[in-house]
Amino acid sequence: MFKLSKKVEYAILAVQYMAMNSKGIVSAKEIAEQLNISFEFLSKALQKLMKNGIIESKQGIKGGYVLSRPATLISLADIINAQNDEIKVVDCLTEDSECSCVREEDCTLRSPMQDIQQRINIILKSTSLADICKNRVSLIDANEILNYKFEGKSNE
Amino acid sequence: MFKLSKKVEYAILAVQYMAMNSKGIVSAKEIAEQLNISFEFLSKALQKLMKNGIIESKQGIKGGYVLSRPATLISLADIINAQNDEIKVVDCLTEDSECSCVREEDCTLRSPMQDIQQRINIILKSTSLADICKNRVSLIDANEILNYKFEGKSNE
DNA sequence: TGTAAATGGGATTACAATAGTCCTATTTAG
DNA sequence: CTAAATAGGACTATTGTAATCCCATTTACA
Repeated sequence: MFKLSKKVEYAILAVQYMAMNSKGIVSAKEIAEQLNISFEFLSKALQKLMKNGIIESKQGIKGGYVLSRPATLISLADIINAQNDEIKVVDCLTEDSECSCVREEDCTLRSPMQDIQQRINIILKSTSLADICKNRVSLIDANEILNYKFEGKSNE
Repeated sequence: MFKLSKKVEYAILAVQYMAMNSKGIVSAKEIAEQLNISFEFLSKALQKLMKNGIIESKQGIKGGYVLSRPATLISLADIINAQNDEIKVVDCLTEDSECSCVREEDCTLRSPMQDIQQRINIILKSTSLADICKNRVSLIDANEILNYKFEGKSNE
């Protein structure tokens, strides 16, 4: 649960590869071989990144891909959204805001889940490719908060 | 992507129902009927909540379930974890910390994704059942941060 | 100017995970 | 005793993801 799709995973690995081995244009074949992943499947992911302006492509022999902007200006959300793998914590949180579940207007789930989803999106939008190319990403000391025992005291 | 499983979704709805209609013990049948979901499938979710100490059960006729502690002391993470639907953003982030991917020790993905996952867990651990029984949950003004354009130019 | 190496992309297949069902055992109030 | 409830294993159906196949287009360069 809450797992990134392989398409997204490969897309992230690919742009990381491009960002970390900046010898200009890189072919899908090279990336696939270096990362040990299916060339054909990776190609799909790269094509979507291209269509969404994250990377630029050059066709023909000696062709390949390059990042279209610096790694500091590419967010994790950009990479994920490019693959059209919409993030929705529950079914009714679609882009068109249409909720057609059996519980309809007295649904107690939609609103709080929308909030959770928004907070996840903040994390993804505020993490850049440059960040994930470093070994560590934390902006806050996560452990301190994690170790706080929820059951220990009241939250409200 | 990033979707809660139906088992978790039903578990949340069920404990919400218990928290919001606190007339003591409630049967699985009543919850299933009121929420319009499969009784048999819901039962599995309730049994796991019980095994994990979130709710208590009473067998036999006039039996049913009650929350085992106040809604302020039950976190969203508690409910999710009870279903054994492990949250892992990428495959190699399993509980036993064993990474067996083809990229092995020079994996550039594991560490940053572990960080993302930890931050998602913070959200889930810090949101209580009491919180999600209210219509709105936000602790921070999410919109303000969301509207910040990462690239400095249009991303949407 | 032919060809090899690259991207572009539709269609299909294979597989795994999720969702849901079925069935039976056990418990217990009346 | 029995009806109504939980407990839980085993199975099936459905869906979504991952991967493959195949062919068209582009382009550097011998």
